[in-house]
Amino acid sequence: MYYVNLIFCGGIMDVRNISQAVITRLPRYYRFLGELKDKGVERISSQELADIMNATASQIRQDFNNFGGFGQQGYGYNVELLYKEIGKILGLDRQHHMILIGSGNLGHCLANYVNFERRGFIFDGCFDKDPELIGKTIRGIEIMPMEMMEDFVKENNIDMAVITIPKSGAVEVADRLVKCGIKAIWNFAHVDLEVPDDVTVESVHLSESLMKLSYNRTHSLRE
Amino acid sequence: MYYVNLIFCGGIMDVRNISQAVITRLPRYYRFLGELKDKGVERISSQELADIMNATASQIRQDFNNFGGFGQQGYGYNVELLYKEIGKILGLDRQHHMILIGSGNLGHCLANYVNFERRGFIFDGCFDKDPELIGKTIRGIEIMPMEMMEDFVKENNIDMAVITIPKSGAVEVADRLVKCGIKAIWNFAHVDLEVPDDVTVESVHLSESLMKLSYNRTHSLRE
DNA sequence: TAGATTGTTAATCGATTAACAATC
DNA sequence: TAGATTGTTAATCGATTAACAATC
Repeated sequence: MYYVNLIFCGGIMDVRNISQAVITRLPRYYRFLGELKDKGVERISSQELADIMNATASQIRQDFNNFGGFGQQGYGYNVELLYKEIGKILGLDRQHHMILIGSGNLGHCLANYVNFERRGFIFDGCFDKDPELIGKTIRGIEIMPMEMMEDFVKENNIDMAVITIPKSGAVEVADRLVKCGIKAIWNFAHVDLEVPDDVTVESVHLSESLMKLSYNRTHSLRE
Repeated sequence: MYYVNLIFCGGIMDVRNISQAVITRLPRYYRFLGELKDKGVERISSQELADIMNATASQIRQDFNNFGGFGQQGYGYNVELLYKEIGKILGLDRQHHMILIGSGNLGHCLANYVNFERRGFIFDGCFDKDPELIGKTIRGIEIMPMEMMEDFVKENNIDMAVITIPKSGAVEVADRLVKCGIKAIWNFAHVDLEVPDDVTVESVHLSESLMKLSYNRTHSLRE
């Protein structure tokens, strides 16, 4: 059928009302389809994909149909086409310009993920408040002092920021980022950031993930 | 009332049938209660906590009552007691002995989180297949070759492992870890690990998190 | 005691699964 | 055409919210 965004908006934007449960599954579909594509698989049915991914065929068809009819009755889905379409839906067909706030261990390791760059996420600058770090480089990019953040964001059309500083400074930095026009924040600080409606935050709370593991380990079936 | 584990098991184990949705929220409760405790707040009602956490009072009471009645009618919840109880539920009242598989950037940065140690997660050893890294140290612990993994796990009563190697090697390593008795795996490789029932896996798929951010940023309300 | 707030049951909402007509 | 498999509607399941009696 048609994309929801065409029906609702006429413009190029806004697939509304998709639940976060569905959105969370999209990158996983993308991963499995990419692997199938690399293996040379041309087509796949929802049932076959369900078997591979440990899901139900029903859920897979429902999920895909949120964004349009990518399949063909009696045939299934074309792997390459579906892979590309989900990539587009995820916004991987465009470039995202990012800065890194906090150039410590974690920031360093994120900036070095070559794969991110390959998917259109480009590190343009990194910042730190530690004078010791200023002038050193990450992936060839000089670490700048925090005071330069606002100007750099505006001059370089940055739209995403990665926060890897401790929670104590994160709220203030997020406010500053929002004020200078950042639209997406990947937050690794252990705090919930509050931002306006048009700004997106995705938080990775590592310690909460570890505690969840601890819970499940502690209450596992056998000992 | 009573703990579910007492009702069902008689033993010290196994609060069964708690949904992962609830478990995912527990560390967040733990965080907010810890902050309240540090501020010297003694008691709090479900409604007050809901306001702070952006949740509903109903959900909070339902969640807590999965594990027993920690509150008191007309009074609310004692912050310190609740904090401690949730810590226990999460398994933070005991020590977990961990090893790190993959001593690169990410492994390095995880091992350096002092906070984990404070919560009972103890790094006992780290491993890498890169001969260049063997003998170097992380937090004073010597990096060992992969071949020593099994013996080390058995000799040191290790029950958790953190996998920070690329996906290509992760499946094989996970199998080896399961075979030598590891019961919990914190997985940062971009692959779904399959393990027996009595082993828990918690995966952190950073690239999927970034794609989710990308989706929400791409389809945000305004431009 | 009266007021406050829990613990818990009932109602609602949303997400997942099942079923099947449409159609390639 | 017959068989396969989608797109989509209907049924089920589970999680969240509302309501209220119990009780501190």
